[in-house]
Amino acid sequence: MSSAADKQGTFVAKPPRGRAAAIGLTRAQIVEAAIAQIDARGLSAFSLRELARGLGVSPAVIYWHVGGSKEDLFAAIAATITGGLVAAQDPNAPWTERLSQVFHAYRAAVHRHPNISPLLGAQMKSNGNSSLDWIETVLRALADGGFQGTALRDAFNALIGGLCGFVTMELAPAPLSEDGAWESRVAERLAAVDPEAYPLTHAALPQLANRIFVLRWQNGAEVSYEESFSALLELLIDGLALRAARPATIALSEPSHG
Amino acid sequence: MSSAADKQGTFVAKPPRGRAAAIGLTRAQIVEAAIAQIDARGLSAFSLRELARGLGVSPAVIYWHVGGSKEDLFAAIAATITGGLVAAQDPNAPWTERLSQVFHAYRAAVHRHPNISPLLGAQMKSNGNSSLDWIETVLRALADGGFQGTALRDAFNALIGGLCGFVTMELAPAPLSEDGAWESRVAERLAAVDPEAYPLTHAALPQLANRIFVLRWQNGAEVSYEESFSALLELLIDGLALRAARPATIALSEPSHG
DNA sequence: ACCTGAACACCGTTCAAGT
DNA sequence: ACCTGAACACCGTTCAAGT
Repeated sequence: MSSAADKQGTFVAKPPRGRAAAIGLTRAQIVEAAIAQIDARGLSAFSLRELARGLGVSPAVIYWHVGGSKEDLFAAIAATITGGLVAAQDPNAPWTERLSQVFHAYRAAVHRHPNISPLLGAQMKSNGNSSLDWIETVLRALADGGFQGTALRDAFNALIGGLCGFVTMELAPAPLSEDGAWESRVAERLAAVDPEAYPLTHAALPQLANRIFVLRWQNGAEVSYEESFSALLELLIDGLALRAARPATIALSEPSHG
Repeated sequence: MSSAADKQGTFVAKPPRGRAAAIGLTRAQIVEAAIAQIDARGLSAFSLRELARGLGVSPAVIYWHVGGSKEDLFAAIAATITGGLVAAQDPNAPWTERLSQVFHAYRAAVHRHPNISPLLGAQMKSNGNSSLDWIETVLRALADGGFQGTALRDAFNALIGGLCGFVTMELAPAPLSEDGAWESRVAERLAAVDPEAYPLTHAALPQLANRIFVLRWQNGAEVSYEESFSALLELLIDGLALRAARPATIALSEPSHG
């Protein structure tokens, strides 16, 4: 019961009150713990009760700190992951370069927590919570490229949808399996592709099995899709730069890149 | 015990046996019913027990017909959705045109069942089950464009990841809300964007609010992203055609398009 | 072969009650 | 203000048992 005795000399930021029921749990701590659990055990194994258990706390405290629902926690997690995206950003680089930096940074951030990826790609409540900073950065770059109105809208959507969507597919989780039963079944299915019916698929498999979408049993956390992502990014940025150089299609503007 | 008696003269495909316990349920019927329920009530509200209830049947029969888990049912659903994608395909069109047709067909198929979309974009067990026909079609088109080896891999991944990923983001579900509480909160948040800190975002909002990713409260089932998708598709195909015309970057080949 | 019923070990969420 | 404990209405999955 000497709970108040050992409080002298603390330089900790937020010391628990002392002897009361209060543990001193923070919203940020809860989000952090949730990310750690999802990193460790995957999104499908995650539950609020397990989170509470890990924190040594009643399930109800999650609701008290975070808000009304599991979706709210997910939104907070997503916002944390995509938080500091614009930090390493060079505002003086040409707009094409800035776009490249932003989206490489996005991919790197998601790859630091690959199991979180479905929240960002496939849930509006999560991906809608992204910080405005990096939206502004993308819009600024495209505006500098001369895009406006519906051309700006389509360029923005093509970039976000294409590139964030790529990362979502890249990191799509495999089923949890204990043994590698599912993995080997996929491998077998690919080995058994009929060369008559699917000649090109059959011919491509030796090089491309488990290296291209759909025909794989591991995701982007285990097999690198870096070069494919860079290819996509380059296709998009080059294409946009090309269109920026032809003002007819994107209304009036002075393109800063050609 | 008159199980063999009532079998004469039936022109019905699979008539229920008579009075026995057998209902005559089919795997295909179960998948169909599941799709109908997800269409009607959304993926997050879907459960195997609710499905069984809708079929007037014990939960265990789902397992008997479909396989070991909910994920298996999802895989079957995904395979059904992406089933007949290559039907309306013109094999004599130039490769760029064939690609355009295939991916427009993909998007149209998913839009027929928008609530299923997360299964295709964000789960390997589901999107790995796609029919080989449309993979072959994409590979064939790219091969006709002169791509092979790692260039073929990157072109394939850029297309599938970018375009299927776009559709996944486009159709990312909003939180279920009864009242439009969430929707109006997003709208308010956008209306309150600081013009000093985010000048371009602020300036763009009147035209682009709810029309671009991240800054929206409705998804692609309610607001059209058709033009943005077409823009993305055109950027990709034009870029690939350009690279096909420069054989240096894609190994030896004779490009059929310039 | 196909289906039922009950059981097990979980969930998310709410709410009165404690300090 | 912050936390506990118990309760409610669900889940997915398994399994013996029926016909």
